[in-house]
Amino acid sequence: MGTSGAKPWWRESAPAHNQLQYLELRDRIAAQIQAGVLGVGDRLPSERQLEDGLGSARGTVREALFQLEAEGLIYRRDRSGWYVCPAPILYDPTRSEGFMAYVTAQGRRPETETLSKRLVPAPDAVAGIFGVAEGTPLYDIRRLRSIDGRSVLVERIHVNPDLAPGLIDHSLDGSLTAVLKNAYGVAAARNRIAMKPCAILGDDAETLRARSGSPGLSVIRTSFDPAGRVVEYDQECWRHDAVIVSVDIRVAPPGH
Amino acid sequence: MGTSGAKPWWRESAPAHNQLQYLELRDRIAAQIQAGVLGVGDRLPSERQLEDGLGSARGTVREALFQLEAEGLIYRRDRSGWYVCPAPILYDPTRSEGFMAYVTAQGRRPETETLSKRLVPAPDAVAGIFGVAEGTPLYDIRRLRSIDGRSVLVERIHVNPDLAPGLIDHSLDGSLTAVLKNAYGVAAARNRIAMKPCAILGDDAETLRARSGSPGLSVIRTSFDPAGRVVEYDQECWRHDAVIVSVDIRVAPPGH
DNA sequence: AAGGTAAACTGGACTATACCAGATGGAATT
DNA sequence: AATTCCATCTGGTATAGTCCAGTTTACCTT
Repeated sequence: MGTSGAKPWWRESAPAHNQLQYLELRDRIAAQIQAGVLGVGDRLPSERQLEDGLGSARGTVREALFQLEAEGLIYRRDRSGWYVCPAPILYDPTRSEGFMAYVTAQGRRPETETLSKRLVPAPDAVAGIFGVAEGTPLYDIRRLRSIDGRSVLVERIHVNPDLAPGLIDHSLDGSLTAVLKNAYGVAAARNRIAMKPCAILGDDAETLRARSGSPGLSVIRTSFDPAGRVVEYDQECWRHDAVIVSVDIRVAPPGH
Repeated sequence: MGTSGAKPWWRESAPAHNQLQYLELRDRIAAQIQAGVLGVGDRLPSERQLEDGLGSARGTVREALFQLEAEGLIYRRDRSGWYVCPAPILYDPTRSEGFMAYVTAQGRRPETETLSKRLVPAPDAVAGIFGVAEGTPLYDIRRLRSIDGRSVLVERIHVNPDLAPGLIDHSLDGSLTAVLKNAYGVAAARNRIAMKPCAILGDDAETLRARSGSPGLSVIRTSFDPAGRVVEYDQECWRHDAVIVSVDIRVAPPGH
């Protein structure tokens, strides 16, 4: 298997297993990733190289790439190229351990950037969650989180200032849950978590440097203190290929 | 506003708010859905109608439709048209309540079709989960589940026959968890749930009548009995627009 | 060695076709 | 009334371009 002089894999002809061209291309590229010919973080040949190497139109090549993107095998960097995805991070939203901790524990390099922290009048939808009147002041924190230099998550957190006055003056680049606990003695007794596949849109897409409409995962975490008050309302928007949400639950014995 | 004689909405001109045509179209269609002009289950004008109604090429119109599909606002029925999505179902995988029950409770009409139920030698990956040798016989059940006549979920369930001998002979069109409990006295004491956005591929795509590569949500539920043995290993593949996963968790008090 | 600049490269957006196969609906048939 | 059949409609796939705006790179200047 000489690498020098020989045709690169994407110029070799191969037997077809699919009747559809874009599925055929998809499987060929996937096979190269599986075989390790393309490693994590590697850039794929450009669309135009694949185009004439494989003899399909560019639109067809792109269709194949979109499939691989949907599968979470590759991602794009705008006007730079297509790259092989790193493995997803395991995330357990029920644990109080913060992003920095669990990403590090999985041998990856986490980063957090606080985009904004403000006191804002509660918008209608959020006011209902906290059980306060619309317009009541709430802390609004927006953070961008990255893994190994790749932006994977934007989140917007609302906190009731009554439970954590002056929260905004702390550094929020670490674990917010830790700040709430250590500086205010506030901790969650109950978490409600809602997850839904979503499209990354508008501002979120821009901050994640993703295309509008990219597939994402919305994770909304509402934590309650022992008295049932909402401590934290956290709306997370993840790149779809970056995360596996995993929770472990003891089942309540029947008929309590 | 009169419906007869007047131009339909998709032929009216409108001020542009986006520099990109497909985002503009997307927002215009989304607005019609939001406003109720297009109701749940309604079919959109065909791509070719939108094409010349809005003065864009078909490819651009399709790009807008893909965006709306990614957002979960519309879905396609192959070679039939684009339709407005119904609201997603709330699914709490930690509850033992079955699909039929929680779908009905939300005022929708559930259906289950058992596609196959067999005894198969455990494939490598699954054997590891059950802690048995590769090739050990396991029950393998495949089911298709629908809501209001739309296929939304395919699942593959593996069960250890030692814990539920003859399981295959029961009707499995209802709640499997209920059968395990009532006929065998087997119930979960612990659930582990992993979720990841995925692409719907191959067989799954065919049974869901979805295009290969459609966005989906993979939900894998492993339930353990009080002794820690694996009772049920359930791999679910949902249409991305059909479900919101919601779990509610009491946080363990610290330090014990 | 450092910085700046211009050319080359890359994906993003858009147009305009063509042909296909499954879905649909109405007409003709039984 | 039920069935069969066919024309039409619909989205799915594929081709072949164009132009654009960021990214990257290689070269030139300092």
